[in-house]
Amino acid sequence: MPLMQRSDVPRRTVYRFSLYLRALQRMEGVETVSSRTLAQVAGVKPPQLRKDLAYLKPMGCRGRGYDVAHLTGVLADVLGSARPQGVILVGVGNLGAALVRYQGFRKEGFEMVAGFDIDVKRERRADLGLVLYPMSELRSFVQERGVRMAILTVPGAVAQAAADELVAAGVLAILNFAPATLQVPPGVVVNDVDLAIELENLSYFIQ
Amino acid sequence: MPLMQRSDVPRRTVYRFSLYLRALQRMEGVETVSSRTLAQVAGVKPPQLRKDLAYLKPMGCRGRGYDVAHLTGVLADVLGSARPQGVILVGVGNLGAALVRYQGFRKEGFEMVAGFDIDVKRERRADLGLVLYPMSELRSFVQERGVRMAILTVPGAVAQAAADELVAAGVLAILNFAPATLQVPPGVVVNDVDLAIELENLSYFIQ
DNA sequence: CTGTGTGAAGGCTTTCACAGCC
DNA sequence: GGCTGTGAAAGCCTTCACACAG
Repeated sequence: MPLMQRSDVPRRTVYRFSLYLRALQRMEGVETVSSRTLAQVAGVKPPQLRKDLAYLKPMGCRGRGYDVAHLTGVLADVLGSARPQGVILVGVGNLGAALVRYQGFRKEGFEMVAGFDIDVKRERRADLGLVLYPMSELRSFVQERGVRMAILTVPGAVAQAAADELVAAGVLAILNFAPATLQVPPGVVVNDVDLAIELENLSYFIQ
Repeated sequence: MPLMQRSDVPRRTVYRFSLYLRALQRMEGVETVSSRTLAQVAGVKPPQLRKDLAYLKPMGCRGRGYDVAHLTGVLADVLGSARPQGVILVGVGNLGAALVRYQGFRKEGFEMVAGFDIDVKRERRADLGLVLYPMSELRSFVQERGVRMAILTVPGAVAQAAADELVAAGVLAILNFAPATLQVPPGVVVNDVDLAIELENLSYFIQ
């Protein structure tokens, strides 16, 4: 099979690539892994995993399985998390500050490089260990540092305006925590995260 | 993986029910809304919305649209967020504490009623405004208070053990932030949230 | 014999067009 | 005229069985 174009990989498969990468990272000291084992660790079925990995190129060794180190490298490369990537935070309120303190994605190659807010002088944000700037400096910062990803944690009412500024500055990807449906031009990607929806979804299934 | 379906409503449709509910809540002072308008606010296409809402019962008025107040009530009722629901937090580390401070789902009907951790005496957690208990008291608390939902924010290495305790105590739904694939018996639902995966997913699409 | 790669089948969602009601 | 409800079609994704390589 010839090298597949980026858009030919199904959306759900791309999502599972991350699951596989996490599963591989949990395997210390293993050189080779079978589709059965890796699928179980990742929480999918073996045929699904084989079909997913087949999108990359012939990756496995029939009769033996997949080379852990090699597969880890290929997945990180495809996903774009092979090299560290800078992310900015827009909206340093409750949730934003919480995410800064959390920093749970640093080990996956993403680092918060700056925070932006209308009100930079909130005293209680002084201990965050993150440089804060006013929104007016967003554009120059993004352009000088080549930032391509942003986490949006502003109130819903100003989310679209903030997104517009991000897009104008050149940001290509937005992880949106605001309760709003963002309109962005083609070429810009938005992922929505809403913890209330996740809880609500759970509550439906336990009634 | 345990398949858990409460009715014949498609899984993705249930998820979008929450989107519609949020969209409706953003509409103040409107009595009636058309599928076109509501779909745009929610970020879906009109036929999709109509098909989704048709699962509930004949809800709309042909020629006029949907009654906002009525639809809001029906959706909240179906989703199980009509009445407040208590949620416990297991693992009061960095991310757990961040979620407590955030409390962004309180207005959606979910309230954190207690936190559990191996190490209850972390001094820096004193200002959380949430009662903390040791894990040993989890079972009795859950049973006495009739808690049915939990947010799991423990290290990946102990996530399965914590999930087992939750299941044994009678918890039916787990919002899992731990980097682990949880095994739970049928009748228990798990939703996984991984911010690193969301970022990684974005980074794929902007390469 | 072990275990991957893959076409084909099946299931689930989305989209569309239009009938039917206000 | 406006707008919902819905079967039929299309698209997408998952599952399976088996060919084939080591």
